[in-house]
Amino acid sequence: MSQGIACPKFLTDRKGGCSLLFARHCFPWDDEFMSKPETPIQKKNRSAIMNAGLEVFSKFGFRGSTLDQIALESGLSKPNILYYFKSKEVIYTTLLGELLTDWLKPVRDIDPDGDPIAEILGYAAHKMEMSQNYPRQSRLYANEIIQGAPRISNVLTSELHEVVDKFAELIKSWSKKGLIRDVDPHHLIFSIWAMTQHYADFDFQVRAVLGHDDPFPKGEK
Amino acid sequence: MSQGIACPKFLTDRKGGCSLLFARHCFPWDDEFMSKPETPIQKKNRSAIMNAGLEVFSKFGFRGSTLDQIALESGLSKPNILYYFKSKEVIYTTLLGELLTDWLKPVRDIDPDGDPIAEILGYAAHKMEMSQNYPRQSRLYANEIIQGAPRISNVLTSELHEVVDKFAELIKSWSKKGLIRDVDPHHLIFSIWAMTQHYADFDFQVRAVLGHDDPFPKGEK
DNA sequence: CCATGTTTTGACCAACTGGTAAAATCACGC
DNA sequence: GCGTGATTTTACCAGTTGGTCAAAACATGG
Repeated sequence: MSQGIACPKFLTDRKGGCSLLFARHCFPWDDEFMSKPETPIQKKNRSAIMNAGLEVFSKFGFRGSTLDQIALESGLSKPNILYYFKSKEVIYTTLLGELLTDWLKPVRDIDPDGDPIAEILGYAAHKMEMSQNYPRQSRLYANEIIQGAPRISNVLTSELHEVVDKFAELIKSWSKKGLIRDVDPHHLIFSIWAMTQHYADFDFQVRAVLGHDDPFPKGEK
Repeated sequence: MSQGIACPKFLTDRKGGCSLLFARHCFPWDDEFMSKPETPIQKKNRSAIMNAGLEVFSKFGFRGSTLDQIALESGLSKPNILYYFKSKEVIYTTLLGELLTDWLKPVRDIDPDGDPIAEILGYAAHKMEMSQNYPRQSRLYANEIIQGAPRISNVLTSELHEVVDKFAELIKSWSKKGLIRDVDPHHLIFSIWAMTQHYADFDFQVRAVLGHDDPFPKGEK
């Protein structure tokens, strides 16, 4: 974020983010290391591309999306887009990388010494808020998983697995202490994910069935 | 199913199925009405195409899938596929049509005079079974909804809406009679959908996180 | 207002896309 | 084993796709 464009946070910030090594911004002059600070124009166009890419990829997935759609959506020409990101793939994986960072953080942030109910509900509420405010990210993620997570399976089996296992252990210890009801921790987590994802991914169906807007309910347990 | 290939069940069987008027099988000689019975070869190839189409579309969505992929998967040549279905679109909408029929049936089958808990749990269990046994259908559906349900929005806002409303009314009447706890019926339904979809659509993530197979839990409430 | 580096464009390409037409092959009742 | 209709293949097409390249346009500090 502050050390030049060639190395976005999730690449360098191994501890707090996630290691999607193949996902990186790139510039013609990106020769491995040295890099100049981002100009206002770069900042503007990059973020326009990211936004357009999110819009398109979240709907049609990687294969179903085209650079032309992204170009149209972002208001830039196709070659111009490829000036900022060296390929369609890089746009996609960059988006996925940022997403995973945001995805993992709230799980990591759970306080083992906090009040169990508050922590779990807090996490659920946070997740629900995210899918409410950033439904496109949620759909992008859903698309990637549905097709077998070809680009992030390593992250799922390593970092996500690890982080979830830690959370699950914590839940187990809480219920062993009698602080919460005895449930399968993994399936509790899945049910939180399922609900939050549902209202974002199936937004269209939810609205169609309800017949009116603002479908988001309150979080409960 | 028995009255010739030009009119699959969900087209003629308006009451039990769903009216996806644009989704129909087609043959070169399909002139509106008269049609010959299906030969064994037709049956075999059609179902091979349906199966391959499901495999491919459920992963990549409509836009992201190609006839070549379906050809490869089905073991037929591309022109041969187009001999049985007149376009990529028809393959897709035929799949969606069959899907919706199966989707709506169990909701319609709920017995207003049955035991509330048994009916609701039965429905949930049935849905869970379906997504366990036919995860690809579930993913196909998810893909369609995620991109805004362009081909089935009419079904969602008419038949699905209607059928769900009826179910919701029923739940409300049950809880008014004190037979079940008082909950928002729509969100109860959504939570059933969310859970069942999740284990099918996010199968890959579930397995990655659990690190072993058979992720399906028992249904509860 | 000029020089240098940055940004944008237009022309282009090879591979892939959905789809067609006609010829070739096949299956099967007679 | 032959003829007819069913099935499959071969060759092809026009439009789209991700991506390249060099030239043009722009910005901006001196």
